[in-house]
Amino acid sequence: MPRREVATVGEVTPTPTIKTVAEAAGVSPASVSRALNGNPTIAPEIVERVMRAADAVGYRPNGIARSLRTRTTKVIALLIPDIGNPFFTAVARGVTDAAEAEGYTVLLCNTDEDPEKERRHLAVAEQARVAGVVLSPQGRDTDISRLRQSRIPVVVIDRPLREKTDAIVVPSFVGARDATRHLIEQGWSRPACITGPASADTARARLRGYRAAIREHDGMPEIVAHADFRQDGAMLAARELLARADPPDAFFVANAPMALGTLAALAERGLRVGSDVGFVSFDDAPWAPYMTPPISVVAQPAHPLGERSARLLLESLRAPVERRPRRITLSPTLIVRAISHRPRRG
Amino acid sequence: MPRREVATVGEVTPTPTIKTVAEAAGVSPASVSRALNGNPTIAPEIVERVMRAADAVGYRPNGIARSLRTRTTKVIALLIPDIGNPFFTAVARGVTDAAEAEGYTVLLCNTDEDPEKERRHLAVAEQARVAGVVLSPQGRDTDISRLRQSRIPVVVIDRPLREKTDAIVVPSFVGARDATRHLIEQGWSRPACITGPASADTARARLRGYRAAIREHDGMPEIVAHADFRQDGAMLAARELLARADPPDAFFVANAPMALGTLAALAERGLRVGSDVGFVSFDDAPWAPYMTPPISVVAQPAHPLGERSARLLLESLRAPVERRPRRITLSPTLIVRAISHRPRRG
DNA sequence: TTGTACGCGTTATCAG
DNA sequence: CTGATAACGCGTACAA
Repeated sequence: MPRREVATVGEVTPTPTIKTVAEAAGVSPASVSRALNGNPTIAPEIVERVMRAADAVGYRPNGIARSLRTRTTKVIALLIPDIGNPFFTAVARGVTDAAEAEGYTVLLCNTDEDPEKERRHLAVAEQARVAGVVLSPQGRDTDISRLRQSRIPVVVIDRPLREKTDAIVVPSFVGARDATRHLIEQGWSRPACITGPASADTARARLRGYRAAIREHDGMPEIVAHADFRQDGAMLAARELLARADPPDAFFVANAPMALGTLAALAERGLRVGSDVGFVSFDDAPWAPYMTPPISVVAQPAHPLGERSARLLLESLRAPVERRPRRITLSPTLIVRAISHRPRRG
Repeated sequence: MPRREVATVGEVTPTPTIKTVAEAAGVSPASVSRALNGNPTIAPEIVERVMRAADAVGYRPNGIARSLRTRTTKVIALLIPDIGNPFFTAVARGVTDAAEAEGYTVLLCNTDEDPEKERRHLAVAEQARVAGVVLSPQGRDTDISRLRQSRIPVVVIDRPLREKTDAIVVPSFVGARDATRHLIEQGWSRPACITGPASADTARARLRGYRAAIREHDGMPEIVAHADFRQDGAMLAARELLARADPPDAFFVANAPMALGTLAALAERGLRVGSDVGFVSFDDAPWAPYMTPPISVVAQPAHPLGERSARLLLESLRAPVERRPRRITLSPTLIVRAISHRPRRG
């Protein structure tokens, strides 16, 4: 039985390649490649013919093959603890915006403050030969030597690495100290600090900032709880603090999800924020201004941070030689809203 | 001048390939490949030697080359309107969780309800030869025929497509109707609806649900505004509604960012939610329970939706033949919190 | 200006 | 069980 000449129903049509187009246009694959890539050394008439043919056969360039050949990728990896944290959501949005503006796409990886997950994601990024990595590292000693070896540029954000790298950071210490000072100025006498896991640099820095402010006042107690940077963990921590013999009368909370958890614990006890207790948190979540009363925060420029980190990364891609690491510092802003003011009482 | 035999400082070390490992281990590239991929038809002793050599030379498999050869990728694309919308943040988290559990990574794309951006992202996904796409389409007529041609499976979420595809949806109509009914039951007599752009299916469905509830009551006016599913747009819309001669006395808002915008507009006017006006919104944002008073919402199971969509996608990857499209429906839940209750007055 | 031929790093096939 | 060898689809020196 002779081979059928026509495609049978259900038979797979091979996806068109540059070769398919070449045949359809009656030119060589090389010319197709040139036409498609806007190579100047090619007759406009051929370009036209190739375009038409490509369209006709429904050709799509194979990015994989191109990447293999050119040894480049239009992908950058973004490693953050948790996309659910509004700070990192905004960062991610900034990164994708800047990346897309340059024709790159973003591989999203949640590390969950887990060194093992982080390691795995870094390995994946390396094997995928991503053009670069924007990394919010789990700790100061995250190992990025493999990336270096593979000459994949890295921009570290939010938390610095012990190693010297491109980095964009927001000084947490200052923000935390100012926030705590603000609480004290408002008349609260027992501010507590709910911070993140000690492994996280930002958690430690925010704690140090809190401590610095407390120590400016003789006899003022340090009331500290470490949670996991997440809502539920902070709720438990806040509960525990509130159950103590002499509970805090104000809270400085180290990020937005934990702020919600703390607010939940306060609500359980029937404590009204702003009148019964003072409150400031890190990160200006979208909802912060709309709480009643609006809550005061230390705002980080999250979206710009994401944008700039992506741009810095793409710059370093274009850099012909190894530059020395750039460290950029963006400032946090204390935004005072109604909540942290202590009402005068009789 | 003879070629230097040793590497000069600053000279680039070529990244080790399977061939490098082969030489170091004294075997053929084929054996290295077999050893690395756990191919059973290879002597354990060779495996050992290869592993050692790979480690010694610092070998990392080149995913690009592998993908070219195997014609597969461990990447899925996620196209959503906006990662900043907490609903999609949760979806994204669900998708990444499920994907990573199977060794896949996620390409994140924001479409911003923009058909052109969506088209571009779909093209990128196709060229990247992603294993599959999870898509929250901009409209009912988003063209995914190219994906089909390339045999890239698609799971549509949140909003159905006119075309028959795998889909996971949450019936917006029912949720919206129930929410509006609830407002009316609570005694509000002029509930307004602030919904999204008419291009979005969910926006229209939520509006229809609102209308259905309103029409159950003779003489009750339909008060409708279309915004852009974003905070600022909703604020403007709400302002406009409130400035009317006979303003609404309650709001059904079609998503979480717009809920914040609406709350802002209410705050401007000094209107207290829960006592002066009624309020229900779509999507149970993390902050919803912690507003004072806590606001009622129509909750969508966002994280599970993301998880299941990714799993459905990966299943269809494994399916040997074309299955007929599966349509999964997850139910929304009206969560009644303090805010929507109308206080009795004198 | 165009075409031919090679190689990017893998894996799969096919002999041995 | 192992090793040559041929693709995968593309870009680009090199030759014509």
